[in-house]
This record gives sequence, C-alpha cells and structure tokens, in this order.
Amino acid sequence: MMDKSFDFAAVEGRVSALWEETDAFRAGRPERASARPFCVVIPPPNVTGNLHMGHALNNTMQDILCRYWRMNGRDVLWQPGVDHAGIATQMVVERMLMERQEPDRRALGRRAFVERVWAWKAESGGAIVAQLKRLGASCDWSRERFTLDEGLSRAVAKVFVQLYRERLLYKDKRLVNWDPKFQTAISDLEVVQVEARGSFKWSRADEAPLDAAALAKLLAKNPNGHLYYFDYPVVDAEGEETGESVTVATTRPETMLGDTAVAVHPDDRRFQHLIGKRVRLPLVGRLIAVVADDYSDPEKGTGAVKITPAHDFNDFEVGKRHEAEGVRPINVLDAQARVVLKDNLDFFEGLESDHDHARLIAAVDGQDRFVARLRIVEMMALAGLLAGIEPHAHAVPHGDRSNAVVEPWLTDQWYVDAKALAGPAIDAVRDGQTQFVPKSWEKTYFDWLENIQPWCVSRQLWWGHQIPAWYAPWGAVYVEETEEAAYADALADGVERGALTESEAQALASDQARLAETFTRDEDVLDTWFSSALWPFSTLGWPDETPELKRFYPTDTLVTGFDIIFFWVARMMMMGLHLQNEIPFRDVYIHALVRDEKGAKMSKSKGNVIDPIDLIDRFGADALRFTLAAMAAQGRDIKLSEARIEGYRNFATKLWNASRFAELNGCARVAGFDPAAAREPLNRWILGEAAKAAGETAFAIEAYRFNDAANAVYRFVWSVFCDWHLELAKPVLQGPADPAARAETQATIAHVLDTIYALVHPFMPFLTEELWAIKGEAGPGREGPLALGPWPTQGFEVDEAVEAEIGWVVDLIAEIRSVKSEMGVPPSTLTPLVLVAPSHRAETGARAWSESIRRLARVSSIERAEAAPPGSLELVVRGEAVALPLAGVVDLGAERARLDKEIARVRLEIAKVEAKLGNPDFVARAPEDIIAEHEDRLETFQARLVKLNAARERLGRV
RNA sequence: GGGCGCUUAGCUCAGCGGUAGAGCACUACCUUGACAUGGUAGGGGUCAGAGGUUCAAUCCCUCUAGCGCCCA
Repeated sequence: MMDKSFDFAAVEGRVSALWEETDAFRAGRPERASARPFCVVIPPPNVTGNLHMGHALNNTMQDILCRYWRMNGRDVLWQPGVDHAGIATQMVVERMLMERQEPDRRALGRRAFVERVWAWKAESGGAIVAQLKRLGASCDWSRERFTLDEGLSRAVAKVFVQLYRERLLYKDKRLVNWDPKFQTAISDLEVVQVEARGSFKWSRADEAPLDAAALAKLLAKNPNGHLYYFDYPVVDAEGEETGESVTVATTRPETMLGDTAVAVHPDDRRFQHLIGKRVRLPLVGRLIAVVADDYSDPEKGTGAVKITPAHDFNDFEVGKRHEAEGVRPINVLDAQARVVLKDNLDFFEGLESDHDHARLIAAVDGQDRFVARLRIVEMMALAGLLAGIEPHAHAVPHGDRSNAVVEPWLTDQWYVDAKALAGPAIDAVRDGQTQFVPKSWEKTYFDWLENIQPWCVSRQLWWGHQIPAWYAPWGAVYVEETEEAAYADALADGVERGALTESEAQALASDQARLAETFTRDEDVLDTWFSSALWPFSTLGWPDETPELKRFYPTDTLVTGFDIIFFWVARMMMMGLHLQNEIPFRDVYIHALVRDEKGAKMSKSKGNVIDPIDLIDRFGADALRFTLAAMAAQGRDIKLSEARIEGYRNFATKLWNASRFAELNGCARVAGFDPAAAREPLNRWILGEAAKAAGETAFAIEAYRFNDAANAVYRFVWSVFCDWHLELAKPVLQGPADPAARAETQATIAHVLDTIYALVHPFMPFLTEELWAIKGEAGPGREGPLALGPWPTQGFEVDEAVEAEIGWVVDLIAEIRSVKSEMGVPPSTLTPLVLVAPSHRAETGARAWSESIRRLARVSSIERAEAAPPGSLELVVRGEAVALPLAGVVDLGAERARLDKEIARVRLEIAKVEAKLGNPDFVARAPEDIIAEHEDRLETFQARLVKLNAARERLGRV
C-alpha cells in the first residue's frame, strides 16, 4: 500500500543508490554497443565551487537531454568533472593557512604549498560533485575528470608545445592587466569595469587653498572618480621655461611619474605651435616631448593628454608610434602596485642628477599607488601646478576575483595568437557545422572572435599547469612536453651554439641535480581556461587515441550560459578545430540567467542568493528541476519564485496520488497489453491523448524548448489524465460494470501511468523512478530502471470518433457545472437533465456516459424531450440543446440575463466573422483553409444563436 | 558611443500574421470514498505609445518612451 504522499527526502537517496547499483549512467553499456552515441561534456565547475542556481539550471537541462536520449536507446556519455580554478583555489588555501596562522605560501615554498592544495582538494574539494548528484545529474561518474589529472595535464603540455612550434604561442613583453592583490596577470575577460564618481571639487582660480585632508578622507573611501588638471611647463631648446604651460588631465595622478610625452591632436589648432617642443615633467624634472597623435581627443579634458606608456594600454600604443621622439615606457610600480623610484634605473635614465629628487622619493617611494596619488596631488598643489580637481565618472578595472583595482603593467607573458585560431572557429558557426540555440547568440560569438586580442595564458600562480619552458644560462628557451626532452634539447643546442663542450654536456646529462640548477623551468602556470578549452577531447582520453575519443567526439550538445561564450565556448571551438580538425560540439544551447524573484542578479554581496540545495531540502530535487525547466523559455531570464516551486512540488504530489488511486483500484500492469487493441472509447481516448503528449514532449525536448516540454507533460498529467480520464473511469472501476471493460480500463490506466512516468522522468527522475519501481512489483517484471527507458514511442492513431464522443461528454459536464455555479445552484443540488430533441449520437452518448454525467455534473436523472420543459436553464453543447428544469429553484430573471449576455457575445462573434467573409479582398486573397475555417465558425455560431434565441423566447413567456 | 534584448491578466511568463493563453495570486462554493500539497466555478487584458505594410497585425517594418544586459 502506497503512502499518502510522496516523501521525497526518503526516496531521493534510495533512487540514487539504485542508479548507482545498476550503473544506469555508464556510457558504453555492452547492449548499446551498436547504438548511436550521445555525448555532452559538463561545463566543469570550479573545484572550489558550490552549487548555485546557475549550475542547477544548467545541469537540469543537460540532464533532461541526457535522460531523454538515454531512454531513447542512445549510448549516452555525460562527461563530468571539475576544473582546478587557479586563482580561486590558491586563494582558498592561502586564506586557510592564514586563518590557521600557519606559514604562508612563500614561507612554505612552491612544492610544499602545492602539496597543501592537493591535500585541501582531497579533503574538501569537489563538494559540488555531491551536490550535482543530489540534483539528480545522470553523469557517468566513473569517468569523472579533473583538469590537473595526469592525462589532461599531458594534453595541456602537448598543446602548448605544438602551438609554440607552430608559432601560435609566444612570449612577449606587453602590458597586461595586473592584479596587485594576487600578483598575477589576468585576461581581459577576468576584468570587470566598475563605475566610479567622486565628489571633490577644487580650482586654483578660486584662490582658496586645497583642503588636502578633505580630499584624503574622500579618497580613502574610493581612490577613483576624479579628474586632476596638471600644468606642465613648456621649455625652449635650452631647457629654460618659456612661461607657457600645457594643462593635462588625468584620473591617475601617480602615473605622471612615468610620463614620457604629452600628446595633442595633430589638427588641434590650440596646440599647433607646441608640437615638437618639450615640457618639463613637474616633480621629476624630465624633459618630455609634445607629440601629435590622433589618440588625443580635443573634446576630452584639456585636449592635451599625458602619455604613460608603461601604465596605460592606449598610451603604450601611442608610445610605440613615437619612439623616435624619445617616448618610452618607464615602469614606476612594483608587483604590489607600490611606487618604486629609488634604484629604478629606467626612471633615472636621462634625468639630470642636480634635480632634487630626494623630496619626491621621500614622499612616494615604496608607497601604495593610492597613497602616492594623494601625495603627488599635494606636491603639485604646493608647486602651484595643480590647476583643479573635478568629480569625474569613469570606469575602473577591477579583478573579478580579487576585487582589487587592476593596473596595466609591463611584463613578460606567454600569449596565444588567438586571431589565427579564430578564423576556423568563425567559419564553423557560419556554415552551420555548429549551431547556437537560440541563434541570436551567434552575433555575440562573432563579434568577440572578430575583434579578438592575443590571449595572455600565463599566470603568476603556483596552482596549475606549470609552463613547459626551460631557460638556459645562455638565454635560450626550450619548450618541450617533458623535462627530459627539454634537457636533451638544451644540451644538444648548447653544444651546437658552443656554450657547452661535448664533454660538459655529457657530464651534465648524467647529473640530475646539476641539470635542474642549470636549466630553470618557467615559474608560471597556465590560465585555467587553457586546459578547459581542451576539455571536450582531453576528457575523452586525448592525446591517446582512445575508443571514447573516436566514438564520442565531436560531442552533440554543449549547454551553458551566455556569460561563458567568450571564456569557454569560443576557446573550445578554436582548440577543437585546431587540434582535432573538427568542431567540439554540434549544438550550443545558451540558457538564461537565474535571477531572484524581483529580477535582480543573485550575488553574495546583495545577499539575495538562493541556495539550490536548500530548495532541494525543502521541496525536493524534482520540484526544483521541473520549475527550472518550465521557466526556461529561450531568450529570457528566469525570475525564480518559491511559489512556483511549491506549485510543481504539488504536481509531484498529484502524480503520486494518481498512482495511489490506480493501486487502490486494482490497476495493475498486464503483460502484453496492446494499446491498439483497446476497445473502450474512454481507453482509446486516453491512449490517443498520451500518444499526442509523448509526441509533443519529444518534439519540444529535441528543439531545446524545455518549457514547452514541461508544460505539455504537466497539462497531460493533470488536466487530461487526472481531471478527466480518472474521473470518467471511476464508474467503471468502482460501480457495477462489465468485467471485461473494467479489466481493460485497469490495464489502460497502468499502461498510461507507465507512459507518464517515462514522459516525466527527464524532469522528475526521482519520483518517477520510485513509482516505476513500485508499479513494477506487480505484473510483468521490469527490465531495468526507468532511467534506461524505454521512451514511449509506439504509435497510437488518434481515434477521431472517440475524441468527439469524449469531448462532448467533457464539454457537457463542464457546461452544466458552469451554469449551475453561475445561477447559484448549490453544488449539492441534484438536478434532472433533459436532452432536447437530441441527435442519435447525443442520445447514445448520454446513455453510455450517464454514470459519469450524474456523478460529475451532479445530475439526478437523464431524460429526453422534444422541447425544453418550461422554466428550464438551457444550454447548447457542441450544437446539442440540453435543459435543466430548475423552475422555482433559480431566479429566472438571472437566467434571462445570462442568456442575453451569451446571445450578445455570439452575435458579436457572428458580426466579426461576417464582416470578414463579406470583405471581397479577404475572400479573394486569404488562403482557402482560412476561409473555410471562418465559414465553419459562422455556421456553428449561427446554429448556436438559433437555439439560444429559442431558449430565451421560452423563458420570456414564463 | 556601439550592439543585443525586453515591455501581453495583480505577479511571473508562454504565444508571434487569421477565435488572446498558462502557472501563481484573487473571489465564491465544496471535509464527494487518490489527492485540501485537493476539487468546482469565476473575475481580470485598448497585447507600452504612435505611424506604416497587409484582405487581416499582439505578432512584420519605422519611430517614441521606459527597463535591462553586453562591449568600448
């Protein structure tokens, strides 16, 4: 005997265990060896990650696809795993060391620190995997991968070396986005722009002294958001000040220490006379050129812009264009973004030693950039060279993980020539080899790839794939997959270039310690996304030629969020095409963002994060999954509300109770039940409806229309099967009935429930697997878990005659209920029902369904008459007139009003349709079927009007 | 500044050339023997505004207003 309600908490664990025991999610099941494969690779979550709503949505969709295809007999591989999340993980472990007051990373040293990270991973990494399992994700967990696994690391090294040899990967000295908190380079994509706008205002013209204390207070809160105007005195050929000065504006005053030019627009008449002249950089004393460059915008600031090539991306480009004029990068910041002047040879080059630098150095050297910012402003003010300060709204780059203000900084880094790899990736989408769903995301993809910059792949971290490059004392670099190969290469080359003698090389070769001393490996590691880009094939075993690679690559579908198109989709496309000569996936389904119920983006700082695990605890994984699917319309964000989840939790209960009803009424599965052979109209009807629902659901899933699929299933289960089929079947099941009809109905209900379990399974796997097992206890044995199918595909021809018969009964009951409710007849009042001059079909239909009609419409008897009894309520149901003789029970005035309203409505419809049909243009141009449809509608309405009018007349006479 | 998208019932959203739909909420009634996590019925919409194309526009086009996102 089934429980009264669905106890999801108990069931989820039990069902998970069942799936595990039966290896249900294992790819490559022997019986499916010749089946078509279906493969999805999971977007690997961070090893440090916890399941958030985005994951829940993303993985629910992948799971729906995987379960659907698995039930359809495909050999499904849903490849799971996590990535090592370089910065995030290193940060987690460093914080842990700090909290435990243990020696920090640098004190530990690289080897020991990395060991600690591995230990952390073993202990608490990958919590998200357990969370995905709670969601019901049907990944092949036996194949779980980690981006730092041996095999995946081999793939990374191989790709690095290959790209290097193809000159698609190189080392270069350029400006990078430098995160001074983590002290590493980060890519453009890891930088978020944050708008800053200050409020401090000061002008030299006002003749009031600068209130430095007030400014300091403000800048302590936010160091950005102001524009500072500095005067740079113009000098003549001898270096003497001419008395004239150029005013430049900057948001970052401290960078002036590294200025090596002032740029003006070549067409700007105000500055024509200054081009080619020099100005003296205040505080520093350097003489720098005024250069003409398009970059300077006459509309912005003063029209003259200071150029700091070492600390600004645009200025760097300007600097390169004006090298001949002495413009060069001078780095004045260290890795922690502190000002470095003392011992900075670059800085002192070309400076006159008699200039007094002591005060400047005392003020700013070794100071944080923001401290230096204030001091520079003060010193400029003191020198009378600060013209003003204004509030200024501008975007300030921040590290997305550290939240520190990022500095453009000049360093040596490794770059991938993304531009070269982008071409094939663009083409593959253009020719439709890979398709985006919804298609509109293609544009985002193209825009980014068409304007792609070199991809900086090195990171100054310890946690990750260490770059396979070794440096020799003679300045050469050797890039090899392994240390041995690199040493061999280096030794051979050393001999060749005469840096080593043969015997020295031989001696070195046999001494590991000396080798390691002589050749130092690049300290840096690779961007985590570098390894993620290889995920679709590295997880399948590449660089080995594995059977899995052969069978499952290219994968079928990638499901991800739009924010990952740049980070990951584009890079996987580039790497897949370059290294495998084939696209990594055929479809890319881009889903929306999950927001809170007010539409705000969930974020930790806002505190509006909804934890999916909490929802699973409270409503069950099935309810959460169904909600996400039902709300996942393409191209629109999901505003998640608990009320909605509750609604779908109720749906689970409903299905549970329908199953319980079946059990209580002896609806057991029958071996060899053949839907096509069903004789009872009610059964033929529901079998037809089930077939329709199965078709709609399958169609919607295959088109990635998850909401349509969920809604089709929901409507069929609740509004068709529970509301009508079970209700109409009650007389057969519970009253005196023909045993054959009863047996067929019981078997049909059991069969339809099986169909329902299958249709609902991709959305609610736990509930349906449990019900499948419960129903498997009686009748023929199950061949396996529901997760392995089958998907109901057997055709069942919809029986039109039966559709009409049941449709009429359903409409009749609904209309009677409606009119009684409207007339204020208490539901408990039983009323006779009179069929007024019924057609043969109506009469036999009413007789056949009399039990159901009595029960569901609360009718005491069913009679026929040639005319409606006086004072009846009259209805027209699908063209048949019926009457409820309720004179004396209801207010006939109200009934007159009801009929008048109905008549008016029908007249309006008739008028609308007549107007259309009366329009010669419509008749001439509209397609025939539309015209026929309108004619049909007109006829139906007219017939209805005749009967309504007659009823109204009769009532008028009373 | 460039691009993308949104505006439909009180709320959240489907629909997208030819009778405006769902869920939730709301109102009334119902302890009917699967289910009150339920049942029955009901109210509620100039489909943001203005033009245009069309026999026909919520749907296509243009503009306007408001909102959101991405990239500079």
